[in-house]
Amino acid sequence: MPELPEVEVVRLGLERGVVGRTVEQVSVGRARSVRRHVEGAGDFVARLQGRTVLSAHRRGKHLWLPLDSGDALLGHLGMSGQLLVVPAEAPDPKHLHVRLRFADAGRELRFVDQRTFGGLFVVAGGEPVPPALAHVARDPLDPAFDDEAFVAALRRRRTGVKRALLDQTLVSGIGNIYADEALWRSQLHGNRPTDGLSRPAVRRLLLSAREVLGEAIASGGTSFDALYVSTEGVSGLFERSLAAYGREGEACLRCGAPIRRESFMNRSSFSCPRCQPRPAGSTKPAQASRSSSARTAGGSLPSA
DNA sequence: AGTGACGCCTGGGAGC
DNA sequence: TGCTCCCAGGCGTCAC
Repeated sequence: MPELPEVEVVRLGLERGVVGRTVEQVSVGRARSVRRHVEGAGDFVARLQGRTVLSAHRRGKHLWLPLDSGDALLGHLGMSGQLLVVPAEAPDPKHLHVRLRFADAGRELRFVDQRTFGGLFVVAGGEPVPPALAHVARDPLDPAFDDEAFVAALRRRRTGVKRALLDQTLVSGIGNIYADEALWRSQLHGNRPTDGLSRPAVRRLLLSAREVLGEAIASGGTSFDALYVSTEGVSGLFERSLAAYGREGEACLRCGAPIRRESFMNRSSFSCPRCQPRPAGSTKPAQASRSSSARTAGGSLPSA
């Protein structure tokens, strides 16, 4: 699943692959992939054709490419979206939904998305941030991220710390995988109430999140299957560095206790029962309904 | 305003 | 073998 590190790897690929080039032809094979472009697919195409890509930006899990028209091509990969920069003669994959060809007749940009939770749309204004992304908080790797404001805002919340980490209006870029990894590193259970955390504890959590995100970017992101790849189609290697996510029953890398899996918001949470004790008063959540790996198809982690 | 539940999607594995 | 069910999960929307 693309979270901040995977999206950043894609952004770097777009910077290399499409910035400075002029769009010549756009085709939309599946209207759902541009559904957030409210004026429709025809307008989406019209606002891209003939435009030059100025730069490639990211906030959290959102990407945008400012254009010389003042608009920006905005994209979100959702759960399975891919932006590929490939030779035009490469065969079309099954879930190819949008194609951009450029005036230089070089590699084309393709939006491929199996589950179609992601999408592309054109919005007005790309600098410094499109208004359409105003609701998305800065991410922990943004130089302008305000640590103390985050610490205060998180402690004002009255919810569990994992929910808060996943709230893109509080801090962006963190999804289920990196939330579990950051919580493991800072030895916090995701059910810990945010208003009961000390300032130092929240600062440690933020530091852990920053560390794990940075390390994942350096590894090219986390790929469990073919659903996340770079613009060149390459898988990331961070999966082998995960300490909690997907490691149910395996030994905690810190204390050796078997990692547990719990059901959380209709998905899975992984944590160490010894290093990350459930908060007092927190009722034991229902166990995840299946004891097998939470991995989707094609998972390749050793199971023991 | 803050919080949480729900629906949208598809492919593949488990189980029958 | 073939069918059905379940599951992964980001985020927009809506209800409370």
